[in-house]
Amino acid sequence: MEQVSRVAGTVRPGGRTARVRAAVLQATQDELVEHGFQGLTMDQVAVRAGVGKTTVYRRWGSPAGLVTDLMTELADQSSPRADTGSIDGDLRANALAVHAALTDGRLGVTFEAMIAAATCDAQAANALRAFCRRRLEEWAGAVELAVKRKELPAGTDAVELVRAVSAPLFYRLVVTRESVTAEDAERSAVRALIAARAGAFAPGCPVAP
Amino acid sequence: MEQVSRVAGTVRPGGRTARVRAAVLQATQDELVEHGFQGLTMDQVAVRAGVGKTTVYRRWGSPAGLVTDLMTELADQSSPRADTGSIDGDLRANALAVHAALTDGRLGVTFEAMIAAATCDAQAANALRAFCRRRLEEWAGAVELAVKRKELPAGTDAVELVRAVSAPLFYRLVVTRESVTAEDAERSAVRALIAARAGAFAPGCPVAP
DNA sequence: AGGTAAACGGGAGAGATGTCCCGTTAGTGG
DNA sequence: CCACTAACGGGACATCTCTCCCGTTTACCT
Repeated sequence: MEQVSRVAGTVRPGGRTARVRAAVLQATQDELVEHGFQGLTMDQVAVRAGVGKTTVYRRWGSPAGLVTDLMTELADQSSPRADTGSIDGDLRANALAVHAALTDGRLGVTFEAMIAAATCDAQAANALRAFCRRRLEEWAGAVELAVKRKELPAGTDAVELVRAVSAPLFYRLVVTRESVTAEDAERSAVRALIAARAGAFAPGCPVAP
Repeated sequence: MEQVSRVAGTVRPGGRTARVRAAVLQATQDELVEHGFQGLTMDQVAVRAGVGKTTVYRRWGSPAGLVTDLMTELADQSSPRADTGSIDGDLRANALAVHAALTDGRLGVTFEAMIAAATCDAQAANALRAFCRRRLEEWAGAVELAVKRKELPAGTDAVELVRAVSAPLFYRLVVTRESVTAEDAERSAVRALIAARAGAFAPGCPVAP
């Protein structure tokens, strides 16, 4: 309740405070690229950002806090969903966007770190869930349009379908740690689409025999 | 090459060494249940196991090492795949088995810890990949039988299909941290099966337009 | 049984990690 | 432009993590 007013950086967010935040987030990402999440130390980030160690502890508290803030920053920059005119194109675009986010350079490293942070910190887990939820719902719009265009059965569960596109990509990245190609991503989109056309995401789909 | 002979516990694996290992793994699992992976400390495990702290460091090296060893222990105990006679039943059984492993009490906590360990330790990541690979290949046998029975199209990629069954479950557990019900698990199996029947896992499936 | 050395256990100590205090800097509102 | 105080920075200090040394226990071989 009173919590927010006690967090440093909320009363005077301009000027120095903003510069410190930018420097720290930049340093965090650099450190992630070089040492990964497990090698991310508050001390090193402070040194790299040219900022007092106390400040980093006070405002972010832990490596997970740093990554979480970095993620919210990147979330604001993420591009809107594509609209190719066909559900096939849209789902492929989604799969490729997820693939790019998970594997491309600095962004990919940050995502991996975010997932690692989520496994050991509740706040990070919430931030990751919220982020995924937002992306999922945005892309679900493409599915709903496709249903209106009669490309997909009426009642198709949009969020579940979009989820089915990215789930195999995350699975490979997190669980089996195989490298994921753009082709893998497209395959995932195509498979989800085939299932959707066959009514797998529509009501009346047999769950219990 | 000479590495193995330098690892403590390999030359005299009987008697005390075995007792120590059992006590440490037991303590590790207890600690995981109570504090999770991030709260797993070598010191506390040593105390709980009634074992010298030096011993835990010497033989396991890190929390990730503890969890990895615990996982290999559990892997040996994991039950073989089901054979219900139909691919529908087999895939459902697989989904339910995965669901049970991920959510049931002590075992579920251990799995979650293993995933956390894999995000920050290469050895743990390898162990997890190897484990998943083995389970995947075992259940792939059910798919191959189904292809022989003409339940599924010829050339269906067995491993990919089994992967598609469990991917959404892992996705929810790791990424979005939603609770996963047995019904969710069955739905996942049914959807993968629908896609497979439609040829989504068989050659000739359109990947590039 | 008895000898040998693998493996264990305790404790000291180096090093990293996180906290606290308090003086200094610089946004912000008047 | 000035006063007020949020936010920062440096450094001392407590704490935890991990390693090392060396004496003790005990599994394994003959």
